[in-house]
Amino acid sequence: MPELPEVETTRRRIEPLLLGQRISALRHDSAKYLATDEARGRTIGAVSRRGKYLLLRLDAPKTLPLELILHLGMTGHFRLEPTPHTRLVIELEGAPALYFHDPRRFGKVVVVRQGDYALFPTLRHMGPEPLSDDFDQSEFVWRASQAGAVKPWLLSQKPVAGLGNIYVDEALWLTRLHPQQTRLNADEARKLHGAIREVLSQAVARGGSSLGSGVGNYRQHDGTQGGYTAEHHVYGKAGQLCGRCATPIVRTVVAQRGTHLCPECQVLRVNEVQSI
DNA sequence: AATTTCTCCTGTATGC
DNA sequence: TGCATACAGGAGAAAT
Repeated sequence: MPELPEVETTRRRIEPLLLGQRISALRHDSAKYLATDEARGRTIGAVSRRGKYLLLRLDAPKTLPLELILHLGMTGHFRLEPTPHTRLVIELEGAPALYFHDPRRFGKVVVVRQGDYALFPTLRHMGPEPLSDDFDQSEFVWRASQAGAVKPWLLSQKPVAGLGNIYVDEALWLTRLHPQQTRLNADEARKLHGAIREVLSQAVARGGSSLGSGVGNYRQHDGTQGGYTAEHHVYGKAGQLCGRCATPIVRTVVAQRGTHLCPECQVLRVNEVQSI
């Protein structure tokens, strides 16, 4: 599932194909892809990322920039050739077209005025980028002390941007926190802050994770797969032994998501009851 | 208001 | 062998 490391890897790989190119057309087959006609004739001035969203700045002389917002969803990735699951074609005047392939159709593409995220509440309320200086430890510690169950809290994108099911499970294992732990103490939150940065930076360095061989398999336009899958400690490891204590890893469901944890290392701590 | 549940979508795996 | 069903999950809406 494309999370921050996969989206960042995609951004880096498609940037040289798109930057400075002029769009001749955005062809698509879905009513979900809004205002794409407005991109015609514009030049791609920046290829950036916010959380799990790709953002292309679309420039034109004497007008304010537009922005193409693209979310890879569950199965979206780019190809250099059309497929039966091509949902969007980015046609360029002076370069080969890029094909957005998305079998499960969870991806989204919208062209908006730059910074107008009214259609994307998750983007509008998104927390700091985890690998930037904006990810302030003391603020994270404070917010974590007030939060409900830590896994759904992290998945909301509000405390920090870009985490999904894989990297939440990995960061919680590293921190020895149970996914349903509430109201983290300062020590737990500081460790989690560090673990999030550690897991995501390592995953970016290895080009993200690629799971399975089926429809959800994530790859780059040139077929490159992520190398971080081999570094997973819990995700997809049910029944295998914990790397720290050799207890078998367990798969459960938390917040409607498959959740992987070590039942020995990650024990739910009962919060102290405030006396009246 | 915050948290939980439901929905979208389709290829693959499982079960009878 | 073949058909039916369950499953994967990010994000937004709906429900509680």
